[in-house]
Amino acid sequence: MSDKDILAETEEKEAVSKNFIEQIIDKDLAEGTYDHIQTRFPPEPNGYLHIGHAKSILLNYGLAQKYNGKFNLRFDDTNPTKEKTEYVEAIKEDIAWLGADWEDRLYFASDYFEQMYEYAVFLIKKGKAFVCDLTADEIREYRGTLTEPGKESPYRNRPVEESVLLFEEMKNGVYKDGEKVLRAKIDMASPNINMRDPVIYRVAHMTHHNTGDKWCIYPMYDFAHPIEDAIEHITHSICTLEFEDHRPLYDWVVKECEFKMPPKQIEFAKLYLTNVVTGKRYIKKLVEDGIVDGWDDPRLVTISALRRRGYTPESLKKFVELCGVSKANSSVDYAMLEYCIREDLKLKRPRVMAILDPIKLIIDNYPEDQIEYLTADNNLENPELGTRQLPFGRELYIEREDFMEEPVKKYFRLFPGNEVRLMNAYFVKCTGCVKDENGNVIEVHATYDPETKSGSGFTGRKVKGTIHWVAAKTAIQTEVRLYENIVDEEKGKLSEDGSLNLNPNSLRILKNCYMEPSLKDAKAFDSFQFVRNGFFCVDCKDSKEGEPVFNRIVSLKSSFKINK
RNA sequence: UGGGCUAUCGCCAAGCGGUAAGGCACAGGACUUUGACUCCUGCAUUCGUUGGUUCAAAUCCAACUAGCCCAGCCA
Repeated sequence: MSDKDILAETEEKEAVSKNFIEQIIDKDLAEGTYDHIQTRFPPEPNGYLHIGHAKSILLNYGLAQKYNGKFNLRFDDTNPTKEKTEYVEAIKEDIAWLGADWEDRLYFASDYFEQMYEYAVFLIKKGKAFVCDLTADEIREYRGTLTEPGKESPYRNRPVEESVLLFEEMKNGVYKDGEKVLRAKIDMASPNINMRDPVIYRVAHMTHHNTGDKWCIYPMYDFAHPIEDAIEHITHSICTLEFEDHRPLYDWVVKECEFKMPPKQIEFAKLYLTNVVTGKRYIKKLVEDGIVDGWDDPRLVTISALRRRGYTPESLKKFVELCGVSKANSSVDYAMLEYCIREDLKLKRPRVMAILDPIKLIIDNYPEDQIEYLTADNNLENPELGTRQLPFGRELYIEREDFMEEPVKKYFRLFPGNEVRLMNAYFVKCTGCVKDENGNVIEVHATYDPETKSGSGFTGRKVKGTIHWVAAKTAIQTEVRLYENIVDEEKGKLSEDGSLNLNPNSLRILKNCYMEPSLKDAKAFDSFQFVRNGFFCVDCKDSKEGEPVFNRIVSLKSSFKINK
């Protein structure tokens, strides 16, 4: 077999299979249904974006990229009661941060209100829509139930000209909220409730965040969305599963409005994560009730919170790719998200040392007042990140769990008589410890061997353990915050009555932690994010470069299991 | 119980009539300046169930079962 064949074979093996949406697109392109590809992300500006939205954004943007198409950002702001400009700005920031570039295609559904109005008039004149005087309650009654057909509104067959006039009066503010609506004339006996003469315009005297008081009638989602898509020449309108039942109505609207090359709606399953609150209304409640500090509280999975936690756009992109796209409802293991950030950061970021639960280590044979600077690699696996100077002295802080007076089996960190490596420094041999009157260990004593200096090439003997440390004299003392998700890991997302089970340990504040001095220029040192397997990131909300610094600290909790 | 959708390893997920990809998680082992990382190894005789068609079925057909969504003048 030639090299070429081998190469071809591996390429074939590595070819990622296409998801079902890509298969649809391929077919549409092959059959000439569309001559271009255009996608969009259409958020309603009524809250902050979360990890689930990231999936949709990255999916839509990724498809546009892959097919040399375009990606639009469009705010679906057809309901002024819920929408705010604050959210528009936050959403734009999050999408830009994710790297989904809408270029000059930033749109608002409200920009199309005039056109939508024209289309509504067009449908009335076509006999496909009518103004209905029924109250909301009456409409509900007439709609029928899941198992029984509805009955037709007495206004359904009012003359076209009358509806045209009435609709114009609705627009001109003649009627109060709820007094009249415009309805599509479809089929009150349809087994699909969405097709039972759905309301497509309602009266709402309210100031809109974008159009102010210009309009007092607003189109409903089912009418507005297909028109927005069609106007923007969207080809594939990708949304979540709960809109499947709306697709016939979507198709009805683009057909009756007589758009050529109409867009098509494709539904996929929302992203759910284990042990996490997704779902805007729950997140909103946590924010509004002050249970968390804001939309970017690191205990949340909003995009802004993930950013603050140290997640990178690349890590989220990888995550979304790993999750895949399908129509099966599923809940992705949170460990997958954590894997993605570890994977992304491990070669990119310097690894620094910090002690979260300190105990003093005194090196008795090291000169009392000496401070020695050692050269340490910023990232052993990536020399490009350079080196730093690390102060070393007689008194150090080490992690309390890195010493055991009476070691359990297979413990190979510090215990009397045992030798370990201090990372980036020397071998030290434990000589004992000092306890207070209650028997608590307050300091550990050791001697060091100058010959074993890091980088000296010493190979005389080996040790089984390596521990991290910071020099007591030069260390920065700080508070560290360890965050976990706000919902209880054991109890899951919601209790039976629908209330949230909060995780009592979602925020732990460690008062007495020590950082190595190389980190003193980074800001926001009072706050950290525990990622897992000993990784943690500085809270980067206010940090100078907005980039996380991270290290891993090996802890018994995550990597050494003692039989209990 | 009307309509729509879904069901492949603990969790995602390929598969599209030719004899079950991959990732996460997990478990062993090697290596190691953090017990991490890396590298090996293992991890579905079986695809919700039961029948049928076929030389051959996760893939086609039928009937069941389970789960999700729908009765906003929300999106």
